[in-house]
Amino acid sequence: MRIGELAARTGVSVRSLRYYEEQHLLPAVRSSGGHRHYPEPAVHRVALIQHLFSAGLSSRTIGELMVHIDAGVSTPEARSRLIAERDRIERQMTELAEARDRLNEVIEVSYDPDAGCSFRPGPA
Amino acid sequence: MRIGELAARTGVSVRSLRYYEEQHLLPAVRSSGGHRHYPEPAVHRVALIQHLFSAGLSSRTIGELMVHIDAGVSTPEARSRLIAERDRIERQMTELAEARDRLNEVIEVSYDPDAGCSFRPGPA
DNA sequence: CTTGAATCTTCCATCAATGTCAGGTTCTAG
DNA sequence: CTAGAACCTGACATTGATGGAAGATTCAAG
Repeated sequence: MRIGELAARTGVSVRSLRYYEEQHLLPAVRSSGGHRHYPEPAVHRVALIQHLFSAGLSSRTIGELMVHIDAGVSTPEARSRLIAERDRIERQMTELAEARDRLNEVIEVSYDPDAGCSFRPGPA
Repeated sequence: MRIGELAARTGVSVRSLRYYEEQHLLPAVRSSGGHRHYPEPAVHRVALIQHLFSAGLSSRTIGELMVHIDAGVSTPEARSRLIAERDRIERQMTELAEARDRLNEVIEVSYDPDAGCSFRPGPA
């Protein structure tokens, strides 16, 4: 399929798809005239890329993972790279949970104005 | 305390602390000569700011939350703002979990090369 | 063929947090 | 008082994903 259709089907802008190619995340075959053509599985691949992007991975990191994935992830090095990245994501989740808890503290205190503490300068 | 000490105690760069002030996240009182001075609770406040930053909140958003927090978060609007932000964080956590699961799929497949599928072009 | 839609490439712009450098001022220990 | 450390402001650079415009070319449908 062509880039416009892929964009429509994935919800990713044409601009971004070209960027993904530039970053070696998403190869495309070219027509004689130079237009990009994608195989059906590209839809799935873009979805994966998007997931990794929204998990905060950089295009560089995603590119490295993709190399491993495309190669079949057979080597122990590749596997440990993937595992490392997964662990990084889990650490990030912990971080988020922390932030959420902090916000919850603030929210709960807001129901009980007498409970002081906190970071605010305050008159005391 | 002065900015250098606050930086040392929080692990945040002096540059960033100045930026936080500029963004109205972290007020400072000024000495007659113009040097910033921070009260003890600033340490805690910086920690909170850092948590929110690493949760992906923008300085703009953090600033808005801080206003509510400093005001005592009494109004329903303030509370719903905080709750909305907490929910956004939880959605982000879901996103991360999704990405982690995707990676885990890839990792598991890597132990069992015959299990095909996936996004890679492949000779088939 | 012709024509209009889709694509191509190449730039330049943006946003946000932070780094860094320069040149000047303040603070503090001796 | 004085030297040197710490601080001040202001400016510019950076990184990364994306947006957007311009001008040329290709594709597909009639």
